[in-house]
Amino acid sequence: MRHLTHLRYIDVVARERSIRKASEKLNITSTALNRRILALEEEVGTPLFERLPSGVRLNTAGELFIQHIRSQMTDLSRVLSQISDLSGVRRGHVVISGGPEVLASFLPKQIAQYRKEFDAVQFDVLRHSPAQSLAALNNFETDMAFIFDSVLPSDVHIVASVSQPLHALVDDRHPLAEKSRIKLQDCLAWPVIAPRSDGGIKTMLEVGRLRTAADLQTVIHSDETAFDLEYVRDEQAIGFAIPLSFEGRGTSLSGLKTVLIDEHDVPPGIVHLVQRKGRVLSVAAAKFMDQMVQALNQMFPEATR
Amino acid sequence: MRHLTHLRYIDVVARERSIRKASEKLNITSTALNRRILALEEEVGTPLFERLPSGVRLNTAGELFIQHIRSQMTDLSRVLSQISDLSGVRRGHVVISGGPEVLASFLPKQIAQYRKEFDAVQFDVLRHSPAQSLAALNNFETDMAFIFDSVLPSDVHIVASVSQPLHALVDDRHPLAEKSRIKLQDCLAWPVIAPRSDGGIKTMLEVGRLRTAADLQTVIHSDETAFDLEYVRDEQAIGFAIPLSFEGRGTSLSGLKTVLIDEHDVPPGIVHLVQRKGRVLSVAAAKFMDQMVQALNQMFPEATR
DNA sequence: CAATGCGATGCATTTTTTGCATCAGCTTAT
DNA sequence: ATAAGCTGATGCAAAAAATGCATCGCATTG
Repeated sequence: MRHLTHLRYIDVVARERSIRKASEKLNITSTALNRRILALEEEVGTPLFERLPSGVRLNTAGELFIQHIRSQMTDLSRVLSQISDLSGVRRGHVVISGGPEVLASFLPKQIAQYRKEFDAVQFDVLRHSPAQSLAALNNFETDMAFIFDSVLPSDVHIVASVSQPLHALVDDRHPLAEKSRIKLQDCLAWPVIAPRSDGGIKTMLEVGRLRTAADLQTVIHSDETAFDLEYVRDEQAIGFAIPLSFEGRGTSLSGLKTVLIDEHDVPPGIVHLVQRKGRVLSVAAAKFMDQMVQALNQMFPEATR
Repeated sequence: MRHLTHLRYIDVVARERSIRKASEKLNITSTALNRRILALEEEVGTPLFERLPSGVRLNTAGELFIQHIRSQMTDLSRVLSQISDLSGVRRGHVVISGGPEVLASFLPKQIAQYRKEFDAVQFDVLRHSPAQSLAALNNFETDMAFIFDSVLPSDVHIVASVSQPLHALVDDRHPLAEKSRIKLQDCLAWPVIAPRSDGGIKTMLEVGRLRTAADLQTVIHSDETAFDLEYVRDEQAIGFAIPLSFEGRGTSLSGLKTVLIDEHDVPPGIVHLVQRKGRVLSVAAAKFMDQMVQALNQMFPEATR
């Protein structure tokens, strides 16, 4: 789409904060790109970028304008997706961002299921912190995001929320594996693997520590779910997970067991599925969201909303 | 705005339903315009127009696309208006549509008042029937509309509503001029001027006729407020009006008088000020709307909402 | 059956965009 | 202090794209 290309130029310049860098990314010369920008500023009647010795930066007018550009671009792709949909095949591109909690199990399963029916739809999966996810929503970089235990600004729309009690993840032969519910203190005797980045499960553990004065022996900080899964088998360590990360997994969890941790020790976290308020999603994205909401309701009927 | 121009081309073709007609309007050859459209369809990947022997017509994909185009165009002008606003001067373009009822008195007064403060803002005033106004809102041809006594579809947002009791408009020396409230039957003895087009006051009179069996002697059908004002002076005829059309008028009404018609005979009509649902107005339009809503509340404190 | 009006297309011309080389300004490392 | 390295801006020639003219094919209309 030629028309889209022009808009993209500006967008990339804004993101790269440099005309030359952007021009490389776009495979054109900086001259051409520079003049595009000068011409655009001419048309708008006011500069959109501040010129710094190290590059360019959006000024206030530019911020307003870029917001419009981005909204236009995603809007256009939505319309194109609707048009493709007229001919029967569901095409489109869906971008989802979320933390490791949803990326390990829930999302791949959901996407696979969706693509069984509509294989012309492409997916982009981004691993983001809650703050990154919110920024991506605002920049139109993502269609929807999973956000774990975070205060949400008013410009996002919560599509679904599920309550997620903390579970310990242990080897089958681990002493704790036989119980159906344990206290956080029960974990003190073994080494634990805790998340490295803030938020989500790490925050939950923090709350638990404050409540129960249980100082866990954290021997490993890791955000890699795959690593955690292996490690709890090797050493008799304890990992932590929420239902979204393990519910519905088959063989990839064989030899492991999840044990509910008393909710008085660690209150359940809440995972929100959100989109940008006021934004109309493409047909593909909207349908996929529907599917996920339905799946969430089915998996966690007791969950909030 | 160059970029806007390209979009406008498609828009005009869609409106004119003919490439050649559109090309005249745009001062380019039909060749150029035709190829623009072919190129666009190429990019989108599907035809947007049906080719008929008499011209072109949007197909379903085209309808979707044109909706996007129009929304983009108005959105862009809103952003540009916001950007102008950054530098202090309020620029912009406000488009309002409404029936004769609001065009005679209320709107000119309001616009004049607004422009006293912001003289860089331009106004377009369209005289439209309710149906036309709704279509114009949907096509992004107008920012806001006054709609008199009409069932409103769900895709418009009602910003304000005022209740408008019917009044008779008579010469000072007319026998009815002394009363402060009359029955509809009191009008039977004189010739009346009724609106020509459906809706609004005409509907109110129709309701009155059904309620009271008062068959008015309609000698003139006219939609021209200026004409009505003159005519009731010349012959001792009765015209009809609602407060929005005469409230606040000074000398232009001298020699005339308005007399309330019993609300049991003719229930008051309702005038809505509406905009397209979900649309963000330009700074200028939004501020002007604010001013009007305030004025309406002040003029008709008892009015609905 | 001719006349009219429509959109599509080949070709020459004009206009716009692009790339190269280079400049001026600022920061950073030597 | 000075040179090197980065930034965006600009004059000029080449490449690319858009435009206008003449014309075609097709369908409707009188």
